[in-house]
Amino acid sequence: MNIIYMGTPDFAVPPLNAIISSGENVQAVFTQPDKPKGRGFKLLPTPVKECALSHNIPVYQPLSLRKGEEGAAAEALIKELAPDLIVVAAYGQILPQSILDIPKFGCVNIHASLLPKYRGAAPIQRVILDGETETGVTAMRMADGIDTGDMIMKLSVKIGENETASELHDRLSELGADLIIKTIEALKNGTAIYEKQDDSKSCHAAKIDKSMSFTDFSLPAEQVHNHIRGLSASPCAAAYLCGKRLKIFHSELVKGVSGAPGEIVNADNFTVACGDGNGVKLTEVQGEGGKRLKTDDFLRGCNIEKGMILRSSQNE
RNA sequence: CGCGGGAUGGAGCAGCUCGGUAGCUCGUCGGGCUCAUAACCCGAAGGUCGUUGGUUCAAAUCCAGCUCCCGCAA
Repeated sequence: MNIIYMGTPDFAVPPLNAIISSGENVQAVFTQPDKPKGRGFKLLPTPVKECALSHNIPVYQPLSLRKGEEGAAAEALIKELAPDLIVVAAYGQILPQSILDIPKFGCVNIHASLLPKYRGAAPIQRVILDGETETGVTAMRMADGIDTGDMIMKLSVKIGENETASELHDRLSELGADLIIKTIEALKNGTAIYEKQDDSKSCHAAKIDKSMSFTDFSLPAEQVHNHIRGLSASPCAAAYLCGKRLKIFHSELVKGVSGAPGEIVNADNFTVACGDGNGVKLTEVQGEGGKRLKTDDFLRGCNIEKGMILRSSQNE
């Protein structure tokens, strides 16, 4: 089958690899343009671009598929390639109807949630922030609207109690690879069944904003825990300790803790009190200028005492 | 040239302001205590102080270049 693949971040790499090694013909890869990123504004290729180049697959990086010369050129190119299928995974651009109509099998999107729940930009983080216990990946035939197309196949997974968004991200990304291979099989065999989404059960997974990153320890411990897990490893939960910024990557719930919200009640294992009489044990953190460390290592070099308070603003 | 922090035995840090003996909390190894232990006691090994050059009688420490890591901002 002739396939064009569109994707940008790490999430989209395993599915691309899977398609390549399944023997399908990936004609071209579309990904977002390189942007100045990181320290010193270095121009970095997207993960998908790196993957495609290492397999000698042509890469295209139009600014837009829907507007201007680049959009028109992209559309013309896709028409010329005449793919049987376009696979889209976290591409970061909206495809116009004129492109959706080109491939015989349409455009299939890999979405990291069990649709119709968690449509939108940040399904993986939102699922954890909401304390869900199950999620998955869905393959759907793209249509007008955000993640509203007819569903072809789903795979689900349980979410671990202490699992972070980045851990879940990696698992779902592998699952997405599985899913797209099975979906392509079904399309080829003509056994694919298209199921409409029940819009009444849908919800939207809004983008994660960096301003959310400071943890409010006056909330119940479970919410604090979900906040830490859901934002890890980026943008990552944070708090101020002694005026310095501390990033929090990993935590565990601790029942029955007494102390003011944000107070360190156990300086040996970094347990912090929350608003509902329970607490969280911080198990992986990163101080200013430091590396990401297991709490044991972090505490060795850092003088932390019982009674110190983790704050959500720099004041005091 | 976007702003800033950092590199010191295996891990995490202190020491640098004010140059002069390599320090802390752990880990490792050996021994002891104990019914026993991740507990306690005694002892040991292990460091070109990121790299190159400069200043100096003397540099982890002061100066300059380079490499790598990290945070912010994008």
